[in-house]
Amino acid sequence: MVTIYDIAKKANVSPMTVSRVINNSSNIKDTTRQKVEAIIKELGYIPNSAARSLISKRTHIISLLITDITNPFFTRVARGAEDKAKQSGYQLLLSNSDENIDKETEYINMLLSTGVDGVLYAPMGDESKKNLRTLVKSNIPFVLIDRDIQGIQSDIVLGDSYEGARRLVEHLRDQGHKNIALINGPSNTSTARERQRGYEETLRLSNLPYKKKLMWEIQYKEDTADDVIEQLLSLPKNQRPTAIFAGNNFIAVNVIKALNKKGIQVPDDMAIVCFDDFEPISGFNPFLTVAAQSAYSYGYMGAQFLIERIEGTGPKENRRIVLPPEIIVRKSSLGYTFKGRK
Amino acid sequence: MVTIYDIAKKANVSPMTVSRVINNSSNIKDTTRQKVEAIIKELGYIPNSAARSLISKRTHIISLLITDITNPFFTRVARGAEDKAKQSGYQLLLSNSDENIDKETEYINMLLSTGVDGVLYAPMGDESKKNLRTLVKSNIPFVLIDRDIQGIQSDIVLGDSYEGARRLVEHLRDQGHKNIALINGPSNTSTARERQRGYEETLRLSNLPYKKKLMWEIQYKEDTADDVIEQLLSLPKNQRPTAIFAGNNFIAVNVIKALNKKGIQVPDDMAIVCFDDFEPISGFNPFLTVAAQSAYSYGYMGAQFLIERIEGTGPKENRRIVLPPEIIVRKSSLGYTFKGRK
DNA sequence: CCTCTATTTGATACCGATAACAAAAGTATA
DNA sequence: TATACTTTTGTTATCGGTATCAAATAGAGG
Repeated sequence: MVTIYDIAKKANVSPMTVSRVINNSSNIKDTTRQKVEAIIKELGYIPNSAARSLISKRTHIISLLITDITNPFFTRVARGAEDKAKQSGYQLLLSNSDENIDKETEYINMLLSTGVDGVLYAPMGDESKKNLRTLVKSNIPFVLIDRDIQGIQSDIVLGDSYEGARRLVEHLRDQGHKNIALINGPSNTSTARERQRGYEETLRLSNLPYKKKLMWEIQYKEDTADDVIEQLLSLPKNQRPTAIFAGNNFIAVNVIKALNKKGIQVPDDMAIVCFDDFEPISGFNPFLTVAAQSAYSYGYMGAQFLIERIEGTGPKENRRIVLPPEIIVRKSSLGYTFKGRK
Repeated sequence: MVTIYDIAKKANVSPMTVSRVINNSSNIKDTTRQKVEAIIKELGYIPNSAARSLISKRTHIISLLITDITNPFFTRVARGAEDKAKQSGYQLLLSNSDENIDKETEYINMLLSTGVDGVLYAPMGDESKKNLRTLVKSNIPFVLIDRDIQGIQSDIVLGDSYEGARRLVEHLRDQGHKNIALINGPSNTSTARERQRGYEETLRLSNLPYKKKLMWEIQYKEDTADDVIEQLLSLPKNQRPTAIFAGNNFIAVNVIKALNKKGIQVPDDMAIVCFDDFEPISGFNPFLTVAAQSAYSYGYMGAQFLIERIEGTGPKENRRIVLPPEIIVRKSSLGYTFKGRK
């Protein structure tokens, strides 16, 4: 490994002078600079980040802690974050908590040890608060994305889950649906709570009764909806839902799979809407009606805020960006066959 | 920040003793160990990786250098790599080259500076060779995934592009197609070359003539297929393709979009097959016939090989894993309406 | 109780860079 | 040419750990 000492010896200067050349410091004679730079190039010298970090307390690495990169929503968050990080000279460390608090905690500890400069953090749920406290105690800047945590002060970028839910449910109502079920994510996430609030509010304002039996909660990822569907289908016919609002894209998929197993077709026998789109193929074979969130922006803006915190630029007060979802109406909510109609 | 010196002072021992406790070194008196461990816990000490790396020359970070995390194929590669890395106590740094050699080179330089322990590398194409040489010169272990580079010795995990192509084209042939077009990725990638070889070979063995006018090349990502489709559709009717083999999933999507713009419907007016599936929603609304590759395994096995190289375990000779693709037949290649048939 | 060996602990140097200060060289002015 | 000031370069200490060797302590055997 080539060090500044090797360069220094060959150039007949002190290591300090080499360091100055590398860092474009002031007051270097032009001839010296050129001589040193030539040798740096010749030997292919690359600064050792460990040594630098030891002094500067900075690694130029930020961590992206999400629940699962496999969810197209987070894939795009990651892409946005990486783009911004690169632009600003940072690198991105990837961690998947899998909506699991223990795994999340493990990662937090790894990150602290690695000495990342900051964390872009999509918490798995309210339990994440203890991990956030750890970050606060360690004085590591972080920015929340997608999910809010009560009682934690920070920059945050998220979507308007309430508004999105309202508009999705209104859309179903406008299609003539009366019994609309909610199959939501876990209520220990702010997104699920807000979506439920939007759902309930819309039903209330529309004078549609909402019934506990139509409201269910499963995991946002890798969960089966079989039991829930079983329950919903066993309701007496006049209470049985004709439409389902799924908490996110994965839930929607699992719901559809469960329905298909029962011989129920979407959208003919059941309408479906959900949060989060399925990029990149959502558009070409349009199927799911969704409240699409600009995931890339979450990542990009989140990374930007984070880097501003790290570098001490940007405002003192915390920023809270709430991005509006875009409702995209597709087949899954349009083809339902009402009895007596059509 | 808490250091071993703080611990040492409070425990009335030397820093060296603290270091020994942290590293479970031999020959520590039990009472001493307990005393020190208690204080470590009390002060919430976390070892500083920069200081450790400076001595050990190891960061426990591996880099995943791919072309685009947004492609579901690489999303799953990333997930596999991250899982294995975590298991082995490593963290994963994410970089997207966007199939661009300059960006790739930039990342390589960042990685060298960061001092990653190894690189899991999906090269953008043959130009990547110079970057691989840089890694070799710097003595940084790497494992290739998905794409092979002539003249580079390394472990590699990839798919059988030739075989996959053969079977996809055979499937189209068996459906009665005679004029089958190839819209491939760039021929400076090993995957594109192998897929083309499989395509040509199958046509030859099937006594189907292959014509240069049916063979095209565009980018694997974010490219438009409009021009190519324009050309293909303007062929005289007896030469015009009734089926298209797309080099990968993104190309397939862009092809379908271009066709739709021209009022051509898939699969009725044109059959489509391609490489790489669109997880996670490929299954529930089955559409594209694909040669699916076990992307998760690429990442998982690649990371495993890489870590074995880093740690000096595993065999001396290079490993070459060629994973067979799985052909999944769906609507996109089944509904074509032949004149006079059906 | 003393000697000899084994175990446990400590002192020092170093990894590669940079901050802070000191010294040397260069320039301007009288 | 001597003096004062500026520019450029060098010396030393330090970041937080660990390798290496030396010192201290404990344990065994006579």
